[in-house]
Amino acid sequence: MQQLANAAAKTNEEAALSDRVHAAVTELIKSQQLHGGDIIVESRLADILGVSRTPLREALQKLEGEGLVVKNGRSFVVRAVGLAEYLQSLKVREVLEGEAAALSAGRVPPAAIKRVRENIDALLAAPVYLPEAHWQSDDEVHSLVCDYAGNPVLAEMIRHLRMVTRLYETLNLADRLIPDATEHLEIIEALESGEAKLARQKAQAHMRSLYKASI
Amino acid sequence: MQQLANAAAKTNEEAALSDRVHAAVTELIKSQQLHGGDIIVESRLADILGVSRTPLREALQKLEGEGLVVKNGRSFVVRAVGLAEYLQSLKVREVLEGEAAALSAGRVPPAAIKRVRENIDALLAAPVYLPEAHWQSDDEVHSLVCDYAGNPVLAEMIRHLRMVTRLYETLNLADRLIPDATEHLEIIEALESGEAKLARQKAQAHMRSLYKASI
DNA sequence: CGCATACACTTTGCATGCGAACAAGGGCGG
DNA sequence: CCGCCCTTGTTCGCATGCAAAGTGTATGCG
Repeated sequence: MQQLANAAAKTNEEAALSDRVHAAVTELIKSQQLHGGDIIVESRLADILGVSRTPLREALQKLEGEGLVVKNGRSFVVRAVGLAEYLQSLKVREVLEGEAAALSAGRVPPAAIKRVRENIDALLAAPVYLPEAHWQSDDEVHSLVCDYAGNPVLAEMIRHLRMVTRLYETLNLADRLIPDATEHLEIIEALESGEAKLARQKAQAHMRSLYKASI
Repeated sequence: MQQLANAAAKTNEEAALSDRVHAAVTELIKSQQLHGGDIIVESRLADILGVSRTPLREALQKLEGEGLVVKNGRSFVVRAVGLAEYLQSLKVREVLEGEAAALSAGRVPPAAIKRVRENIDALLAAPVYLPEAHWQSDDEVHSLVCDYAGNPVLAEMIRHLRMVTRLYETLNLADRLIPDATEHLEIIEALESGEAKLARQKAQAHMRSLYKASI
């Protein structure tokens, strides 16, 4: 349980305690130190994070609104995403990220493209596999697709869906390194070329690839 | 301010106080007794609802997670949806509801279709215009599209987007009665026929119609 | 020996209280 | 007369305390 305290300490800026707790718990869930289905005992988690129950409860309520935790009877449990929901989310992402890619095609600054490409190359060249680096590269690519589509609402939806898919824990990430990198590079190339139809197609193909790998 | 207390009283089942408050405030926002941009004074609203600040704050945090209120500095304000965001949401809905309609085509039980059709007819035949009835019919039609698509994640996204578009207050609903009813009937007919492409097209056309009416 | 009841403990729900940040208004000095 | 600072009131952030609901265990009775 000591790692939990560390994760909390990582978020020690000058801000409202309640918000820091929210960020800390979010991180605990994303990093799967709290995994799906875990029931949350308020006083225990509050102690670990070094705060009283009030700000923790507020953070949990907010997380419930965001869909990261759910109330089961009287207590909060970390949301568990099963295969069915994961696949459904991928279907929706196929539609949305396809659209976003089409909208972004030709609008991404060359500098951003260059940076993301280099990170993918570095990831492929890395001597040992680091899940964190994989996630980060993934974030970069999909952010590229979202952020230049000129539709913040669309971007926000995609971000939320990506969060959900990330909660699906069974996925074996390491196996996805090569396919992800390959498909990401294709998406980036399409974005660069400015061909909207191609970008849409590549983004959708990426989602379908993930889908097939998970059945 | 007395109406506010009434809205609260409407939600007086046997449940956790915090959840009742959440439902009450949601209703206050949807019914625009609290409108976008209003700053929320915790103690005042808590008094009106007849609870202490703690459950109210928890409800507000949850609403923040859901995106119905936002924190501005130290206090909560009701989220204001502007024209830009409204139009962006419609664009996303065009994609998602199109997809949902295509998926639902031919899968909606005849009884459900019949019920919704009758309500549209009743709405058109009503001697006076009732916004509530208009909203309810709208809900029914779009729920038809969502609920039979076999993808709860997709349905949930659409529901959330519809919430956002509903917060856009400038829209003059009465002017939309005829076009909405007409387009809704076309969507329903397409769903009934089982032609996925047609259903997608009709749903998208409905969104584009809303879009054009708002520019 | 099995079952039911009561008791103790854990955990949550909510209210209240206090300290601190922020806003406003008035008084004082320039 | 204008501007600055200080004072006062309001509102928020958080901790704590208490009551109620739930859970598990042990004990007594059938």
